[in-house]
Amino acid sequence: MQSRSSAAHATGRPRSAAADAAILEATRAALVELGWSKLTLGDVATRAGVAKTTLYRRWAGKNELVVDAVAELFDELELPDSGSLAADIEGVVLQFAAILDRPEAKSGLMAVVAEATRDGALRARIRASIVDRQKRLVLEGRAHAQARGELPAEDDPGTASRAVDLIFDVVAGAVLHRTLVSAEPVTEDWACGLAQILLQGLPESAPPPPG
Amino acid sequence: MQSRSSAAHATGRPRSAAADAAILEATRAALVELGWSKLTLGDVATRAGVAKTTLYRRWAGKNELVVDAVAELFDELELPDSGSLAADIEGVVLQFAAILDRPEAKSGLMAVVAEATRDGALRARIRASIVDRQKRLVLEGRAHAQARGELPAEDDPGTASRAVDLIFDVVAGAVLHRTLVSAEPVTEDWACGLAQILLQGLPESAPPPPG
DNA sequence: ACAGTTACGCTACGGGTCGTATCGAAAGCG
DNA sequence: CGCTTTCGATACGACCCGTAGCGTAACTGT
Repeated sequence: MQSRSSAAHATGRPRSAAADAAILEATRAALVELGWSKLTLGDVATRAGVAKTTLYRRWAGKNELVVDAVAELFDELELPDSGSLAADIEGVVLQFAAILDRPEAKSGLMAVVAEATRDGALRARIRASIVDRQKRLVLEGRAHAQARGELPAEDDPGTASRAVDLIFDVVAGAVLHRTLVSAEPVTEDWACGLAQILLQGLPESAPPPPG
Repeated sequence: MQSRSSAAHATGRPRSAAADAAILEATRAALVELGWSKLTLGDVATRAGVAKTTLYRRWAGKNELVVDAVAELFDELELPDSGSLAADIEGVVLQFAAILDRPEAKSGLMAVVAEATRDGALRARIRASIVDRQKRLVLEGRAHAQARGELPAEDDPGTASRAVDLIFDVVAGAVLHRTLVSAEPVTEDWACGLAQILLQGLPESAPPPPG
């Protein structure tokens, strides 16, 4: 999870892996109860049953700790190879929205993103731990759709890469904005409407059946 | 800007309007230099040339203050009635991105959104001061496009309202995600690609000319 | 078994910010 | 000139920060 990859130091007392897990779990619990602003590292340490010094030995501060605590939440995302691009998009959108609905994800993620605007190292950490990690969903969905013939194959790798980035920004950004800024729920209807825009564009989007 | 609308108290010493402006300006300056987390109300008061108590008399805390300070930034947005829906979208996207590029908007906006996940009153304040205020752009652009025949007219007001909300989430969310999460610049090419998706959908989006 | 090395828990500390209270002076109104 | 409200200044206890010091625990190589 951090710099210690496999066996950097073969000597001395090893770091407790259980402590890592307990700290991250305690961080999420504190995010739920207190939110970002009232979360203190001393409190997290108490909840996790570790000393405050132990916590500071592993993470540089609140920002880095919360990034790692939140990143774990997004690893459960997976593409539901459902047979059509529209259904794939809808499925991922609903999964993503379900995670963002959890208070520890909401308050934690946005707060570290806000801090990352003034901290390049934190920005890199977020990208590596969360963003780029989940871009695989777009890649897989795109590949499936191309195999089905729903999307044209792309040969130029540069263009393809920019397209994937754009799609990721649109999909993730829409869900994020809906959940956090507009503060309204992501329903199946909404996800369906989003998929419709992505597949057909605005003009052809005839209104969905009332419901 | 706050509860005092026109003439609530005709008696006593009136509140200095200049102090309000100075405080909001000082808040933005502090956001640029220090960012959200290191911004302190005492510092803002000093910069504005007012006492800390004056500041607390008008705003409940950091959150409310920054919302008001940031909201003013977004009022300069306007729809560039450029003759086509694609160009209108591109224009608004580029304007929005230009504002989000300013550090006081970046760090301030995301931070208050993060805090708003645990504070309903703050959420309402953000909606009223920022979000709903700018939704006018979607309404205007949609009306223009319908007058041009680029978009079908919508009769059911409920469906139309949901469509406007969805479009707003997609456009604003995409720019927000691109700027703050992906942390990459919104270029003209990118805005063009976004408009293309919105108008034509993913499948027909042939790659734009290289450059 | 023993020395060497690293992690751990605990406690304590100076420094900073918070939000509030208090007070006298200033600014408007009748 | 009285009344009301705001303003500036200062002081205050409470809290959290991040670090330092120390003795103990865990693991490794010879």
